[in-house]
Amino acid sequence: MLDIKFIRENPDFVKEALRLRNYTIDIDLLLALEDERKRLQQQADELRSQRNIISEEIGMMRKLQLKSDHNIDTTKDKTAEVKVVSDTIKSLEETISAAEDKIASIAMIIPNIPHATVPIGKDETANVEIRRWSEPRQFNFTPLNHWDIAKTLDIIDFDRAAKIAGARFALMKGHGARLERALMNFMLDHNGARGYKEIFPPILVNRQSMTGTGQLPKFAEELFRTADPEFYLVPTAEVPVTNIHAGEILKEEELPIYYTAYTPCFRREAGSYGKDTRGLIRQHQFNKIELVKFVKPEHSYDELEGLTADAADILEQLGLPYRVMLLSTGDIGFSAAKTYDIEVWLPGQTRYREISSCSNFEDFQARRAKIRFKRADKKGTEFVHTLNGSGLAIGRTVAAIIENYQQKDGSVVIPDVLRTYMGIEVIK
RNA sequence: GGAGAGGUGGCCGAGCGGUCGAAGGCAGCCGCCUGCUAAGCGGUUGUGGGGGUAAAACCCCACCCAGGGUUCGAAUCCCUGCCUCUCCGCCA
Repeated sequence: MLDIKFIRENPDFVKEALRLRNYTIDIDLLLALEDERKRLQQQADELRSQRNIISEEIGMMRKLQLKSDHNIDTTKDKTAEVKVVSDTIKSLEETISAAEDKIASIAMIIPNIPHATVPIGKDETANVEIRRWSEPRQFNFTPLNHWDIAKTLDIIDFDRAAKIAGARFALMKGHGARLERALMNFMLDHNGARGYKEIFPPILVNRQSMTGTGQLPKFAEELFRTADPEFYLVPTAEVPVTNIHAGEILKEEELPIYYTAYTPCFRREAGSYGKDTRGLIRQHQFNKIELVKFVKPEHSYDELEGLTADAADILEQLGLPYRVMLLSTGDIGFSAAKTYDIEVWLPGQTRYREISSCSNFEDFQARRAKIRFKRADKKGTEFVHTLNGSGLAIGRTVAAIIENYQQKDGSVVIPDVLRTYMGIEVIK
């Protein structure tokens, strides 16, 4: 959520930012509603002040009456007078509440404002490549897709997964299951060594948490939800982990806070019919290790570089070629101010595919989730800046390892750093 | 699932429906005092919104889990929800 004061003071700037992000939202309407709300609020406050004064008087009069012997009620006039005031307040409150709902319904679907360094463009074609690491391997045979290799090795069974659950699910078997688990442990250990505290959060969360990080109300169609009682299945650990500090006022010296968490992630993938229908790339359920940071505003962009480097280092440890893309205004996520995607090379598709997305949300999520901190030498509170990134998506990493480490005989060599976790050197 | 108890400020803990934003204690901060000791004395310490100011001071409103209700007036009464605790049952 944006600061309504900021919108009021910089309406043209906000409108331009929305245009660059391909959003059409009536900012003038929002501001008009907000002005109206404020005006009504002032009226209500004034009336409440009156009511408080008169009610106090009534209290005093009652007290005096009790002390004297008269049992004539002298408060009748006052009571009648304040009753009118009270009724007016009540009807004003209803109007205000309606206005607030209307304002929230607009404010909650306004995306974050892109950082000045974000390239301008209408979609992903405007993304900018920042750097590459390593060269794609040269094969002396035609590299296969991971699903074909995995089928032959009998380590992933998509057919039976479809029987059990449906399309976009995977059944990992034997060394496949083992590889999945090895990667989870390797990544958590890696992140832990870099100062991220390990978290294992709830995977079903409430509506408030989903709203705090920005999935709701705008992206409900992407989420799985339970009926009774109502819970949402997390689409990323970002949701429960960022909400760890929702509603809190942190001490300055507690910052920065780094967390890493493994969770399964659940996504409807509505609207992506026909896209990545085969293989591990796009699943309704997948495992992911997430990195989350809570930092002071003045450090958040340095922290974004560090976060991205931490995620990228995992790929370097695994020996997987990647490139870092800076997302353009047209491609950046709803809550993010700046995002780097890390894309891993997939020989089976002869292209780079997103394996991590690292974002600085500035105070956008913090304002929604009310995550604040207090500086030791200053009055009042400020919103923290939140960041997160995948470190990494496990399923896509499995796909990348299978495709990059495939041998002519159909076997898959295990990267060095995973061998102690796997207990073997080759899947064959 | 059944039966109870409870949710108050950084923490502990009071609070007959009427100066209660909330006693008291602890912790913290600022002074003072004291030649010693985690001693004593005084003051001070929440969040949000609005007004005000050069900035303060200051003023108003709201907040005692959340949302409704009763009332001239609610931390205090009623309802609903959420959460915590105890006992019984069930259970990975």
